[in-house]
Amino acid sequence: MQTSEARIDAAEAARTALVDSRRRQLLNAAARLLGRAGSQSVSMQNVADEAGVSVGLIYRYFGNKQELVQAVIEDVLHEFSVRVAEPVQDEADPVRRIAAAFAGYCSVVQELRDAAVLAYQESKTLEPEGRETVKDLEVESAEPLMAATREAIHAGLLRDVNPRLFAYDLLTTAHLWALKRWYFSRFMTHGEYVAQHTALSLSSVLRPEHRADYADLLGPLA
Amino acid sequence: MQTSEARIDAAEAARTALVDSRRRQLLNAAARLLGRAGSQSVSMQNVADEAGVSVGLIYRYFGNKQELVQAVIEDVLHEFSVRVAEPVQDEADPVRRIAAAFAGYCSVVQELRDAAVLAYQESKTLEPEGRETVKDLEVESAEPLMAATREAIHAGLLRDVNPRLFAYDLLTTAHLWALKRWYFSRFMTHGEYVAQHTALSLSSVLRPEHRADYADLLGPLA
DNA sequence: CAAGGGAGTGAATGAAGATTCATTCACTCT
DNA sequence: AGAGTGAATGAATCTTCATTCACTCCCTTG
Repeated sequence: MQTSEARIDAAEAARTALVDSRRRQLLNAAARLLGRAGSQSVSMQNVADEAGVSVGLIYRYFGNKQELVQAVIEDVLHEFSVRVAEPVQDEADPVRRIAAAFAGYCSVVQELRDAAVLAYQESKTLEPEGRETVKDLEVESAEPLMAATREAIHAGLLRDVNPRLFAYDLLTTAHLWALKRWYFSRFMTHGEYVAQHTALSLSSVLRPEHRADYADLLGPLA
Repeated sequence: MQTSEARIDAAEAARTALVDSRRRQLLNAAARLLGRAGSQSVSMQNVADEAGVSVGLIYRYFGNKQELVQAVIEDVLHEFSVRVAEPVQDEADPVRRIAAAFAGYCSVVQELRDAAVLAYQESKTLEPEGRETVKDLEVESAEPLMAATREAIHAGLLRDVNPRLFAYDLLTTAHLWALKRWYFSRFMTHGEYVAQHTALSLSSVLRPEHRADYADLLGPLA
């Protein structure tokens, strides 16, 4: 037998679960469409159709179109943060941690495709406040990479470069596949793209005396 | 005394000049506005006001809004092609030619500011056909850099990397300042950005035996 | 089983803004 | 000077959505 409080809690939990799954359903539908066309040519009706619900329902979960777009972008950036933290855990060597983080970013990009770079395309359509949030989240998503870079430099494995510069370069290089896939895919696969950029980036900063230790990452540049 | 034909030619030339200057005036006004806000929030009325003409007039020079946006983007890409060809002429050494081309791209970016990367933000709002044109122009603008890279590799100055990859990376690195200025400018000037990226990029591919020859470009990474 | 409440619907509303076009204006040629 | 030409104007038109809300449906509770 349930107490009335337990019943209320259960109902509460069910509602929350429903709300979450609907939000997710709408975010995914919107992300799919926004990956193909700019937010300006994606109507709320389109999103509703894609999600298989009515227009009105969207407004139950998001205040307005702008909020929806903002939520989609934040969702993507959150995915980056989460999905990169994990592979990085396993690596003790900071240089390999850099490579793992980069590979992590790249795999999220590969999976989300065009949605991965919505921030580049839609940021001007956001409210200034929302834009700031997006920037903060992006910087935050570069954090694991930046930490590993600092460490690698401190350990004397890398030359003395600005870790903020180096880490952000790598992050944006991961994005670049989504932005310029139409070009790079003419002559390389995503896997090759990741490998060659790992090699190029490390090659530019690895101290000569440690190159041999990372020959596997450097490939032909070893 | 003029022949009637000469008179007609003169009139023709005057008309052409007028058309050109109006087009330019409108393109500049539109580029200014598009640099600040997405095309979706820039109305034809806004463009007209910014240019100091009436809405109707815009339609005399551009078929519709989309064509105007497309023309602005093509104009920017044309600027890249033109402005980079020149500084590159002067350098005999292919490695220095790479650096000069990169500096050229960067200086166009610095000058055009946000308008430089309109292609990233607006490409999804363009007609598929227009999008193709934009891609072609972008690839074309990387040509000088690609040629110099090929030569440098052929001359044995650089390691054997894919010139298409390397050159496009550099081109997009130039764009990156416009895309992420809000971040990089927290800790470096545009000049430092250019210098450090020149150094990083060359450092990754310069063969060890030639590093000394380019110590000035490599800076602290020499 | 009836009432209550929230989820979901989709037609109606209103605003924004792209595009048109009748009209004015300035200039050139005869 | 008078006619003709094309540039320029901007109010009116026409569409396209974002947003609202009166309504239906279903589930839970008493």
